[in-house]
Amino acid sequence: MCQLVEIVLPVPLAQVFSYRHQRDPEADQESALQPGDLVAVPFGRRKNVTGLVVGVRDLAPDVREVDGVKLRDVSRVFPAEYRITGDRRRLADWLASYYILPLGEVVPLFHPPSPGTRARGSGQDTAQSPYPCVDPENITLTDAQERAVKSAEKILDSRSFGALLLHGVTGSGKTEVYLNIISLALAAGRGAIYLLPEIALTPQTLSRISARFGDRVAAIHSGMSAGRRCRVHEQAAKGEIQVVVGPRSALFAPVRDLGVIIIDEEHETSYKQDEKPRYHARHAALVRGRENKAVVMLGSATPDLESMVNALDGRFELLELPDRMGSELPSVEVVDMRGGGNLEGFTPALTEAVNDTLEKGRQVILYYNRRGFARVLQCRDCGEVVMCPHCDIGVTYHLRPRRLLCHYCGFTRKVPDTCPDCGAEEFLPAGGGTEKVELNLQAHFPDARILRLDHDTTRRRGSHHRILTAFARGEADILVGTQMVAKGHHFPKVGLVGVLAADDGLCLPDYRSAERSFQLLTQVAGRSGRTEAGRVIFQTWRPDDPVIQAAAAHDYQAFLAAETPERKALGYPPFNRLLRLGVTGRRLGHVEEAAGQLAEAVRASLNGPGIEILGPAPAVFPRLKDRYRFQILIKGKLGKKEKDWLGECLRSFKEGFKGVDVVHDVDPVSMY
DNA sequence: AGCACGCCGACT
DNA sequence: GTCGGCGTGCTC
Repeated sequence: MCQLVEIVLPVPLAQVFSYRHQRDPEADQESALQPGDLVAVPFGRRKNVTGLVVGVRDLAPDVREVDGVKLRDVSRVFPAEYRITGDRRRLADWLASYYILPLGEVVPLFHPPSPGTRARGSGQDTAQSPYPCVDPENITLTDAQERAVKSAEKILDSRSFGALLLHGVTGSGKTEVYLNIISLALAAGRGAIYLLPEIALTPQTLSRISARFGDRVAAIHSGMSAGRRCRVHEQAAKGEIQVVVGPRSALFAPVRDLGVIIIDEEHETSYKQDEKPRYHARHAALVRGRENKAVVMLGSATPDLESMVNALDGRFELLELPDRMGSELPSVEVVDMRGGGNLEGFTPALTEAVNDTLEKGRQVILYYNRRGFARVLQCRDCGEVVMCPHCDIGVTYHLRPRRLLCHYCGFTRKVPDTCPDCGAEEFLPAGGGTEKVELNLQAHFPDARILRLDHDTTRRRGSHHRILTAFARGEADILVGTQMVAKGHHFPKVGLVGVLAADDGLCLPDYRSAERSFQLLTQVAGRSGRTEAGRVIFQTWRPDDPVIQAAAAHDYQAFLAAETPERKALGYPPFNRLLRLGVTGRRLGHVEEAAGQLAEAVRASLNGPGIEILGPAPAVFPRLKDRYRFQILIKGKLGKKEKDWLGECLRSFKEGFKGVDVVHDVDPVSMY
């Protein structure tokens, strides 16, 4: 009545650990462990670490040691609803192999009370709807929507895997398509997962979904306690609910007979987790969809270039929703900032447009992608900027509170009286920020009620939602903010969107900067004119830039035509794969030496055709939080053999170099 | 990774 | 004097 149990644990060790499990003599078969079971075990000095059973065999009751290692006892067995088997187990194996991680390190994705989940908040999981229950029979789909639903239906009917890319302009009714496809899955007795970026998981969105599916749906979101997450997990595993809605982590819910996976705003980079395990939920969704012979629908107004290329190459079926429902796309004016006449970053054209819009009783959104009052504080005498002592980056000048703040490590200091470099007493606040935009606006439009939406005004929990709701209710005339203003919420009264510096993100040292700019400009422009004609103004120093032109014309094809050849020529995704190795540490010499040796080892072994090793080179931010940073870039598609080798190389490297950390990122979405 | 042990610097 | 930073070692 005793088992030897092989377990993988969430540690960066490619090992299986053996434990002993005493079967309960009372409850005969039930208490026997099997592969797929989740258990809690003592591990080192830790008491309860969650592990996955990968193997079992019978054991004589008196055996307490194997190969000279003492066996410890399994301390707890999770209920059957937590087993990781079937499609989820195969997904776990794929994640581990594709992202070069030990299996144990991806296991926490599959169980809801993962460490780091703090209990807080008290919302409900099936948000009760303030809206009347919508009878789906009463909604007439447009022809384009109908076609999209039919395509999904065909795949569902044939019980095969199929990926669809729904390219629909902002306000074209993509959500209605998703809801109809989920209905079809439910009618066929199958389940569904509906992924949204965390930021889009608002009570409005959730109530719209629950109005449609009632008690067959449950949502997972960051405000939920571990207990309620577990409940959703258990309900899904038991088949009590069939639809799970949530951010990227919802992909791992144990939905039975999964028939549909929806990924809304599929271009959002938040689908890539930026800490270990660094997986991409879109990619993983395609894998899980294939496992289940399910429909995977990716939807966006600005599809990721990778998804669009997949569609154009025939791997995804492309579906277009070219028209807005109930209104036209807003007209965009590109305003040239060159040649002067600007007042504190406002062109006369924008000032006039703000005035007009306010006079008509409509609202304005202004987007400027930098918070604070001034990007840096520059000495008027010697020109040096005040730096963060930990980061090799200029500190940003904030007015409220009046301090200098490093946006990368959080270091703050008071504003100096004299220049730390030359002792001069006068500073020039250089480069703007949302704080400054807000002040300037208030000076120009003293009667306007202004709200600011950025990292500084949304520190407190719930304030993000509060500001957006207040604006949506018409409690303010102008909303000023960073990228946050581009997403979420339907603002019916907005008549003007102004982008203060449209070329701002265009020249970042990142191969995706053009794509990000296009997406952001298109999305923010889409906030205007949702119910009646709206205007958009892009202020820019580079009015002829093809990305700005394409966004202004709502022309995805033009963006594609401009960006595709660039990516091809430079060998960047989606025409190639990337793998980033980041080497960091506090002693410059050591880090440099380590990065050099790692690059040498990688070059020596990964030298196949189509593989190119770049670097090591100092990272875009060469020092953050007192750590020096170098990176190595591997261009090219690595097979299983190469990835296994790299995993082993990294492990032995970490042993050889103390005081230096190496991280690896497969398919990085940001290169900083 | 996480946790404990153990070694050196700036505080009441 | 010791609090606490982080470098090192170990985990069935």
